[in-house]
Amino acid sequence: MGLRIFNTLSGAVEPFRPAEQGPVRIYVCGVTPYADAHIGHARPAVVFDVVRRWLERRGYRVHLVQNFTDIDDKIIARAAEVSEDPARLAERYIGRYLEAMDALGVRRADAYPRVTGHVSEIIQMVAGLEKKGYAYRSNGDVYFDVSRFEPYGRLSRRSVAELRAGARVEVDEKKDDPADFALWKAARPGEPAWESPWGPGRPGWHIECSAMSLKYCGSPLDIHGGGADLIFPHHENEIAQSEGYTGTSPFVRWWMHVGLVNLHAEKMSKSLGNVVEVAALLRSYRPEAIRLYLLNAHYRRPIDFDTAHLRAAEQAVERLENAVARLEHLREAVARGLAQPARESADNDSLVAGARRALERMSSALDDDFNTAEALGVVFEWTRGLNTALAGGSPPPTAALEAALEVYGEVRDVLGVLPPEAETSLEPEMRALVEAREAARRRRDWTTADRIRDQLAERGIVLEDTPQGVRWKRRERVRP
RNA sequence: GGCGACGUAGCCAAGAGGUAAGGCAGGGCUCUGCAAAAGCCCCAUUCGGCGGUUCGAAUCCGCCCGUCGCCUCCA
Repeated sequence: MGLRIFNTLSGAVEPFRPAEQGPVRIYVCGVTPYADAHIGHARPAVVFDVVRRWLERRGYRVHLVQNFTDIDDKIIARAAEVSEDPARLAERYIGRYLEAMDALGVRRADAYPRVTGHVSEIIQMVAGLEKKGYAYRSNGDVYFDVSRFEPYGRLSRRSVAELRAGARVEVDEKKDDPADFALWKAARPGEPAWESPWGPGRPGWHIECSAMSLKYCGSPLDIHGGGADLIFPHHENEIAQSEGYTGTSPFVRWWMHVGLVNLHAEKMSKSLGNVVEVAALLRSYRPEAIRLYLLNAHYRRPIDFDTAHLRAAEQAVERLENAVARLEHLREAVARGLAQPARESADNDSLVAGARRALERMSSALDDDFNTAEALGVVFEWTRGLNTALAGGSPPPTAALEAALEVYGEVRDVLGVLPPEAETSLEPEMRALVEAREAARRRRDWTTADRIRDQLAERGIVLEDTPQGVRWKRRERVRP
């Protein structure tokens, strides 16, 4: 079976088939850069990073676009607070966001369009909607008339009548109907503004994603994603605007929504003030552990943030790393003639077969709506079997060694829960200490050997004595 | 109030009709000059509760209890 993806619009997992022969076009709603990114922002970034990596591994070309909402009320407010130009403030936080995501091993998107760079496209779209009768003017604002778009509410499964009944919709006398939403907002004094057919103003929140996704991904685009909190109203409104404007449907083939990150069973968000920033987390935890924590649950499920989960993930990553280190150490021992690989045997054939099976099972897990949790389960299960097979300490035949390493290569390349490259180098000074300890051990000078071992430990180098000689690893993270 | 999701071991979590993956923690053991590190083994007769359908249910249906999200800016 091929790749299947859950579609919010249909509420079901559907076989994935891109619209055209070209690259798979993905548009992900990014952030409003007025503060530092928190773990709730990191989750969709990491999830869509895995989505694109898996699509590529499956042989698709991918065109990934993520926007920045670089002009809105909160940016203006924040800029006023710190007396900074709103555009500069936004650009500063965009830089910090990208830095944090880079650190998490999130590959860069192909484009990061900003609202402020696309005002003319937005104006054109609003004008088009007005011409087609989907929009109306009111005191310099322009609103989308929800009643004109019949399928309104399909994505979020609610009706316009329900929305009115909800009583949580703010009554605004500028709107014909409380469910209508702004396409263009008239400028207030002192705010950044652009000239438009409706006078000076700025884009409403939702229109940017319609305009930019249309420009960069065309219509229909294959996958449009974001956090689950964007389903309504943001994505619902995007559909109304985009389909109203182009006159074609669907605007998006697959809607993918990532579950929220809660803190103490409450949604994490800047407005609630209960955020855990990515940058702060990166000071205490390795990026691989943060990714593993995020990928250990299915992407649609809400997860809870807790440092205990990060500590557990940290241990889990280490288990994987140990297996890789063991394999690489054996490979090196063979290369340097310190050990003889075993001859081909039934046991080793089964090692090769086991590696192939692990790869296949990982693949079908990821094909099943990107079930990274199951894929990780497969990896750990395979790891235990591998460790048992390697328990004797003598290297398996080269083919088995390479097959085993290939599994971890996949874990590293697709899930990114292993460091990009094995840390195979040690500073010369440290290497000298390791060698000095080995010399001391050979002359059975345990006092000296133990002293050097302690010295190294203080510098974050932990030693393991194995039948093939000493092995070292770093252990320097602080765990609060 | 409306709409939706979820409730699986001490914690996290996969599984969605065929008899409970995986990780962390905990316990035991092996290796070792001693340690450390690492590895192996053990750890849910049971899936919020009560009914029902079925040869068979954690998986389907109904009711109940609980938690969370959306309905307003939000990833």
